[in-house]
Amino acid sequence: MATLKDISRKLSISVTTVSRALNGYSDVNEETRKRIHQAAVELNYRPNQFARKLVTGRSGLAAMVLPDDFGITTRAIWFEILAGLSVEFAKHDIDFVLKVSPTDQIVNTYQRLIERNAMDGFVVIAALPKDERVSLLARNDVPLVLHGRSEQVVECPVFDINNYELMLQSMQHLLELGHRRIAFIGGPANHGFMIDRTRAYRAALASGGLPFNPDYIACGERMTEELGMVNSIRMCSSSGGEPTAFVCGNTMIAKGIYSAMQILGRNIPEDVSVVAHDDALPEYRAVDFRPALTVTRAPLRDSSRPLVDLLVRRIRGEAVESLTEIQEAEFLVRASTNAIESTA
Amino acid sequence: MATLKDISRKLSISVTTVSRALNGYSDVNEETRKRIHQAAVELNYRPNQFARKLVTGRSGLAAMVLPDDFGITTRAIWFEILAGLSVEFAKHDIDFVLKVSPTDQIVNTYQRLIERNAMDGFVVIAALPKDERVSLLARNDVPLVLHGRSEQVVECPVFDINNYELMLQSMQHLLELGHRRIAFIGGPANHGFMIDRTRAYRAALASGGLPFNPDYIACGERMTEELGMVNSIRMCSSSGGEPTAFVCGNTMIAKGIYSAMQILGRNIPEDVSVVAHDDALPEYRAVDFRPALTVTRAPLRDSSRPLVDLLVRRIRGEAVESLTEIQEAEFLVRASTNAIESTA
DNA sequence: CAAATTATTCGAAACGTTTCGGATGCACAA
DNA sequence: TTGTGCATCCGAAACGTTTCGAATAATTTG
Repeated sequence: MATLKDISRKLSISVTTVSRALNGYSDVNEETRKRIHQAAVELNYRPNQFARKLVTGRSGLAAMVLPDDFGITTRAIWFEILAGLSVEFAKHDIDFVLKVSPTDQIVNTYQRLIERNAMDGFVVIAALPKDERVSLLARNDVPLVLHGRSEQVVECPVFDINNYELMLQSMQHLLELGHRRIAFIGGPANHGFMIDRTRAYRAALASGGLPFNPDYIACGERMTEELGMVNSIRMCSSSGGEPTAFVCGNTMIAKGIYSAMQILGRNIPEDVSVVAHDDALPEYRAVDFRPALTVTRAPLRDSSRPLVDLLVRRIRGEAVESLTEIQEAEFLVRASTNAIESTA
Repeated sequence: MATLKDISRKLSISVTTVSRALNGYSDVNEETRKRIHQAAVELNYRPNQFARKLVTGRSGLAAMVLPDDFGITTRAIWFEILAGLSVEFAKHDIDFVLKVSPTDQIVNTYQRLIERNAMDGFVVIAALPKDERVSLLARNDVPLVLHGRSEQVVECPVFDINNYELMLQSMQHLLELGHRRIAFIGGPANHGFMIDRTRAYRAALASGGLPFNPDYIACGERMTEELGMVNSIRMCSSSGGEPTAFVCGNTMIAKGIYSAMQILGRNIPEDVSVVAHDDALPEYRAVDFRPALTVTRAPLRDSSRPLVDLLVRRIRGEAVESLTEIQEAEFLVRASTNAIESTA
């Protein structure tokens, strides 16, 4: 609870100089700076961030707003992200505040937060192509960082993985193994990452000279085991023939497909190959699948640091053009993919 | 961004009066109060919480500190709690900040937070009997609310479920069904709730005239399926004979026991009865067990409200003696418990 | 009618910072 | 001697609240 004034008094030095010394300005004598620093530790001085906010406008607070209807199986994912953000923000002396809001109130919640003007910035996850949250924040000139690319031309830092490329890799792998009926079970159709992956899926089919069969593609709000199970079973009765390979939006979906194939009496990888994108959730480790799962891998928890870094730089006033980061996924071939048997 | 001064200027009324009108003091004329309120909405006035903190000492911030090594299966639980706290705090115009810290740094993290003096209060979960976090906060006179009873005599509000009683209920139920070899697979031995339950377990045995067999009790840091599986299998080879009933610390453990019994070829409830405590996690719904699980039930998400209420009242300066809340669990008999077969 | 009370309003200080615009002293050059 | 430049320091204002103490006007009381 010591203040600048306390140090000032103790050393008979003006508050101004104490402040400037502690903030590393050059116009204070090396000798006095030393004394001031020493007094600061002796008095256990901690700057009052609220007083500071009053004059600098920066509060040392950043927030994330989440809807309260997150799907059952995605809770753990959110927590993974939250924990990562919290520790990364802490490195920059920023407190991370978590706001949970009814889904239909999300925009209102942002509106109120903006009006209160208490947050230095926001991290926005799972961008939609036209994202109201993003445009609202941008319009009010409050810093944000976006996870997932938004189509709207907006001045904000973006972090994303290369969804187009990773889908291309999976598809190419399967095509090289001779697969010709390849299904894709993904996520919410309107989300940026899903759009990118779908585009890549179709591009890969085209490049392999294969037709696009709408039976072989499935979307769903919740990327769960159930989604994988239900849709893979459905696809196996397609009039175009059973798929010989599945590409999955994540490892949970893959898990569902594994169960489905077991039920249907199909073997992986002899009858059916499976590839998934792997966010590296500890609950669904691709290496622990039997057979071990071939994946494109981009750990979700690795996204916290770039997100926070980008936001902090934006808050500090860096030019936005330089603030885009696209991460490539690893491609890991394991036991769930195989060259197609020539029996069919 | 309108300030008190803006309203003051617009209405030619002093800043003092504007402030007092908006804060509901009685010494301002009803007429002027109306005009001030109206001007406030016209100008879209929002009080600056940082300026306010400077003079009142209250920031509108509350925090929770979590270790970063939460077990795999408990992620979803934490998120459940976090989300609940966030929305409850919001009702009191308090922002909820989440701090994740390396486990061995927890106390340091608290120390730094206390020194910064930015948080109005803390919520502390999973109390240990002698909890360093609690004593640190209490010693520095910063408000906290405790989930789980701490043994230390400390002046802080507490919320807990009646762990002793709920264990007694489960045991009594099993005893009435004729069980005489009853095992207990619980959680971390040093935590308050576990201590209470263990005490009740032994008390119930005693009251039924049964001996305490150390083979029949198991603790574990992580209350996971694995814990249930491994320990129930181990117990079935106890020299004292197989247990005929299991009491589980939560539904995940029960799930593990279900798997174990299937492996061992035992039937629930014919051969073995199972009771669990149910935190009402959406991932492990007791009604969805086959057979449906008999439980003592106390939804974790119901704890957010009392926790926040207690903390807010403590922050407002209410006497601590009145701030203790103990919730009783429901007891729900379903299909996993049965009278013991007289064959054995 | 004076005095006391009440209702209503306000000025100024305080909270703990940052920062603008000097001020002071000194060395050096002209 | 005067002027210039540099290194170092400082006073005061500002950020947006709350609150203490007092002032003023209106009302009641004796």
